[in-house]
Amino acid sequence: MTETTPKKTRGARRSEDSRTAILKATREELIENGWRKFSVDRVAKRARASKQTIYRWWPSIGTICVEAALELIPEGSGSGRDATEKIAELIAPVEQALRVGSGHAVLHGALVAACDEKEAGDRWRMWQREHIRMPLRNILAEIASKNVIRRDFDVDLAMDILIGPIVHRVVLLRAPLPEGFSGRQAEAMIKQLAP
Amino acid sequence: MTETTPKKTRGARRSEDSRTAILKATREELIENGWRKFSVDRVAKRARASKQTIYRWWPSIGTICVEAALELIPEGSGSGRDATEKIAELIAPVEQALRVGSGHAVLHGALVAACDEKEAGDRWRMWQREHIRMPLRNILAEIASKNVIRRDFDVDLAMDILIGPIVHRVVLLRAPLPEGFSGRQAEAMIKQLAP
Amino acid sequence: MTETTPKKTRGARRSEDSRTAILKATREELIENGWRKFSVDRVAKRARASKQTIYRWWPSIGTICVEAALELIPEGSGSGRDATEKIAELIAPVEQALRVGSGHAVLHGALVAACDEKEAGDRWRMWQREHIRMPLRNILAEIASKNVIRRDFDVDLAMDILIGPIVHRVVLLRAPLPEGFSGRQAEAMIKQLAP
Amino acid sequence: MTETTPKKTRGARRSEDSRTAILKATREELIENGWRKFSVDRVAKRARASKQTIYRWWPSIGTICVEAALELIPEGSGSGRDATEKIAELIAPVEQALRVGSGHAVLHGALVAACDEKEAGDRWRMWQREHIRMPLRNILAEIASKNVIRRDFDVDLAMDILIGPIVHRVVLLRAPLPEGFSGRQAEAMIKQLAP
DNA sequence: AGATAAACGAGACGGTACGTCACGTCTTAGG
DNA sequence: CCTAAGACGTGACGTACCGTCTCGTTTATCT
Repeated sequence: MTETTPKKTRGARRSEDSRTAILKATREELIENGWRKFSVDRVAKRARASKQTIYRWWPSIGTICVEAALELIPEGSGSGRDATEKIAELIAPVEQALRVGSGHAVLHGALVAACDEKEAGDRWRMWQREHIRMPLRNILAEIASKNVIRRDFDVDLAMDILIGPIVHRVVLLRAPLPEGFSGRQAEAMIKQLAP
Repeated sequence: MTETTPKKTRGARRSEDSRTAILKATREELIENGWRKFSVDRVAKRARASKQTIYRWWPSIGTICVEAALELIPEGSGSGRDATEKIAELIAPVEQALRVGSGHAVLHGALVAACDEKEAGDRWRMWQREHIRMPLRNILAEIASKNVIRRDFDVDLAMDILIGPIVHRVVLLRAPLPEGFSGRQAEAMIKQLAP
Repeated sequence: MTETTPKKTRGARRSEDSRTAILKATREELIENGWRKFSVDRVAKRARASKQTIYRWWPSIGTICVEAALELIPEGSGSGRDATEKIAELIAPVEQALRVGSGHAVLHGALVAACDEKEAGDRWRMWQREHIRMPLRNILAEIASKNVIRRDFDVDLAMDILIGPIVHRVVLLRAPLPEGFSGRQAEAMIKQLAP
Repeated sequence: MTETTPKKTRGARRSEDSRTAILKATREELIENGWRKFSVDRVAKRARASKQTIYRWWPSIGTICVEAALELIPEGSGSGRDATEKIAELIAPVEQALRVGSGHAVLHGALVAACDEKEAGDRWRMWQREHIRMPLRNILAEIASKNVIRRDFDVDLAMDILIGPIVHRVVLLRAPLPEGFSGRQAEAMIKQLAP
């Protein structure tokens, strides 16, 4: 959920049906029209929801798109045995979501929204910090404690290297990811660490 | 120019003044409003041009943005002595444009446009093919003729690795590139090539 | 009102303020620019209304003009003692509206609109049928029941004779009506009836 | 012709082909689109003429319409034996033009133009003065010299009575003239003259 | 049970922008 | 010098959305 639930004593509660229908309609809208021609009016119509309901619960249009896309990304398995596997697992869920059904179209639209709109970007970066940056920092720290590591290497640079190629392929080129992309990216990352 | 000039014998010629003013106004608009709130009406007003003139000569709005941004990217120097330097030089002009004045804002907007709109993307990819992909292929071929190189390594993957991180930083994170980015990316690329 | 109010239970109601402001702005626009240079944009701006609101409630632009003009025509008094007076009273309200303030300019514009645009014409003819043709038919029937009357004389011909001269003067010549026009027209009509 | 031919000694003369084609295209345009949607661009295209040529030789758009319509009105026969017949003959050519082919549509459009646009109106009134008002005044003078005539009866009022009904039928109602209209109008006129 | 309050669907509203069309002017090449 | 072709600035068209607001209905808690 986007908003912190306000303490209230009376009145109807937020409708879960509406929330679900709106996010579903958002995905359909992204598939059919992309970010450029995205229309709140159409989403409301499609979800049989009032526009008021949309504006009440989400801070911006792009945020809805990001949120709708994030629902497609599964939880990571966390079963990696070495550093390379652990890193690969960080982006594997994204790769997986991209390959299922219309996942590519939805994620494309949502990521463009995140690029275009400040608040949607914030929402995406929040997720990325929690699901990628934080675990990645732990993994890198662990490596650093055992091996020698380049000094000019920080987590943000690592993220650029890890995620950048995906964004380039999916968002800028609108092309599918080649097989075994996340594995290869993880290996590349490890290679970079040597001083 | 976007359109191939049709052979004609009569009638007024395309106004170079208009073209220049429109591209300039486009950059200003991208700086002030970004892609999301980009307005053709405002561009026309600012450029003292007619909307018709804009629609006559450009196939889509995003294309104008890409074209306006490309004017900011200088020609490469082509003075690289080894492979690493040559690769670095491919993205150096982009890095340079990003650092000058409002280059970051303009390129951000234009790249979001390229992500969002098919035709704008085509325009960008055309430039990218000519100025990055083609030279990069030559450099890689040269390396391959001397050294052993990974088999699962093609030009498109190389582009993902080379450009992806920039796109991630600039477009998705809206953050500036760290110092010496292109040099480091080139080194990374070379490292990846070893089997 | 133009549209029959649809039965609805939910949603905001039509704004009477907007409707009034739009009709007022329409009259001002007709006075300043006439039908030829009539601009919906300007009317909307002047009325502080959205163009959508205009297009939502009126089927065409000309219709607004006719409706705005009809508001200037007062109700007939209905105090005529003989046939001639009764007939004169039918067109007297129009004559009256033409003489008050900018009534001439407004009616000129609206009638040109009615001539030019099918739907505006329908709106005008609807009013004319109710306020002139119908009462006129009753008056003629009454005369016919007492006197002998020409056979080749129908209501529509009577309307041509009654209204045509006004239209010619006001709309085609853009000239004011001479004094006592409606009275004289009524007398003329009565004279025509004799076989 | 609208403009007085300028005295010129050198260079090309006005092209009669262009003039004819433009007036023909104007009639077609009036038939298909009426005055409201009349377009100079389309006329130029249809006539394979340059817009410049149109604007050079006609003072306004409406004027072209009036001129194009006037070409459809034949010369009067001038064979009337008594006053009634002579008056009928004044409007007979108009009635005749209205009945031939698309004459009704063309005259409708042109007359609306004359109502709507000052200069087009002037062009029409010039024709009307020469072909109707002037002869009518002579006829009325002749009657007055033989018979007693109403004092409050001037030529302009006579024109209202003579032409008004036609305008009402054709322009405002968009309806065809009933059979024998001009004859009946002439009789009506004569009846009115008695004091 | 009734009052109170929040959320909801529907949809009208003032705005802003869209992409197109037309006007009237200007520029170029050809006759 | 006239003409066809056509680009140009201006401005209006009719449509689509945005984000806000106003309705009446429904749902939940509090008195």
